[in-house]
Amino acid sequence: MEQPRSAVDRLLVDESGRRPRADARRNVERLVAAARHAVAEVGVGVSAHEIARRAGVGVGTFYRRIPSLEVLLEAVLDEVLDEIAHLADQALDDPDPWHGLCEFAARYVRLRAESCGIGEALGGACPETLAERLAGLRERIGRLVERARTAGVIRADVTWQDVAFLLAAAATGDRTLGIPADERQWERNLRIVLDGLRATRCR
Amino acid sequence: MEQPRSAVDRLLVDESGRRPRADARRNVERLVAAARHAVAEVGVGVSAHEIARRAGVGVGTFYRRIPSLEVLLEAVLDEVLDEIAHLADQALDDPDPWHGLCEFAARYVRLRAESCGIGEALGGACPETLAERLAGLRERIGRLVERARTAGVIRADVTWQDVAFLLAAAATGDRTLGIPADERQWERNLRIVLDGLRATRCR
DNA sequence: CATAAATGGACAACCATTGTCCGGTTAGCT
DNA sequence: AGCTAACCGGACAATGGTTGTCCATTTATG
Repeated sequence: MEQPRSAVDRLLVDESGRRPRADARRNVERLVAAARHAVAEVGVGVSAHEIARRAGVGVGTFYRRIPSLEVLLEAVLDEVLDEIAHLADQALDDPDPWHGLCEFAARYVRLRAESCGIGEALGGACPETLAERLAGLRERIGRLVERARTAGVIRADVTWQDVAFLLAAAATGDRTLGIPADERQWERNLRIVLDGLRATRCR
Repeated sequence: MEQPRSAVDRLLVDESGRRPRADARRNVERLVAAARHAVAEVGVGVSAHEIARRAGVGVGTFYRRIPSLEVLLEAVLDEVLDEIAHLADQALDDPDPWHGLCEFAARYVRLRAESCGIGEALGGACPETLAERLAGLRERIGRLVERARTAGVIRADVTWQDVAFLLAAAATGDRTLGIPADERQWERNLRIVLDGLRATRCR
């Protein structure tokens, strides 16, 4: 009588609560994985057919166990948000507030930069389903920033919202003014941003 | 025997080089203005019907003197790029390299932030037509940064590409993680970024 | 006031999308 | 092994939003 843990798991039981056949489950897993990669690369505008193609199944299979494209995409984003929240938790466990913040920033920005479609999704208007996950993540970022401020390692005039926007910003843009970004541009951006955030060491 | 100055002006003469009737010219001007606002608000994905609607004319009028939607959008972007290049020129005229850079940064980021669709367009793959304008703008930014570095007012390890990306970044994101950005978030972002770019004053 | 030019919006043509259906295949139980 | 319910793939219908055309009506201008 175990409850499904995640939005993705929820796709693996049918309406009567029975477990589907093995091949069906396998295909759902493939579809979820394909959706995640597709969202990362193409963005949330990806089509159901494209996801099915990447998963190596037909659209019929897609719609057999997945209520709609929207549900699948939300499940994927839900999973990603959960992962990011986990990164924040790890950062909060770091005894050094500045180091923790930097670690989180690097992982978060990297995730967003490497799967730009996910960044795009988190930037746009998110569906209601994700409200709770988003709130949890915001709250964690708030704590990370507050902790750093209390320790006096970041500028006092910076809010957690500023940090959220700056990190999202550092991850954006795989090109600008016609020039393609280096694969590690996000690292260079982040270095500058973190330097700007840090409390001036000498006064 | 005057040559048309800009891509927009070029829309005002017909194939035989004659000047169209006054009402026709007025409508083209309205369409261009509407297109600019529409691109700023909606993005480059805006439809011809939407632009016509905003201009207060029918689609027939749209297509009478405008070869295609694409041409109009490119003309608008061409105009915007020209304006930005002009801002850069003003900044280069500033005797103080740091102040010039900051002035340009503020105007550029503001322009991109307030018309986010234009930022989106400049971030995506730009049409070949704009290559020259883009190159000119890049070159100017390069000079701005080089001048600042020579004067020792910005970090030595920062390239003009870094600056281009960081400014684009500061302007992005009217929301993230479900929170809508304040109208002036770009100012807060830019402050941090410029602080990060500035050469450390104390050693 | 004559007439060539311009207008606007219904319309056709097109394309990409989501989601359904069904003849053929297969997993998994007995 | 064999049976059957479950599953599979992809052709297909339905939809919606797009660009661009056409023509009966209106309007600018010599």
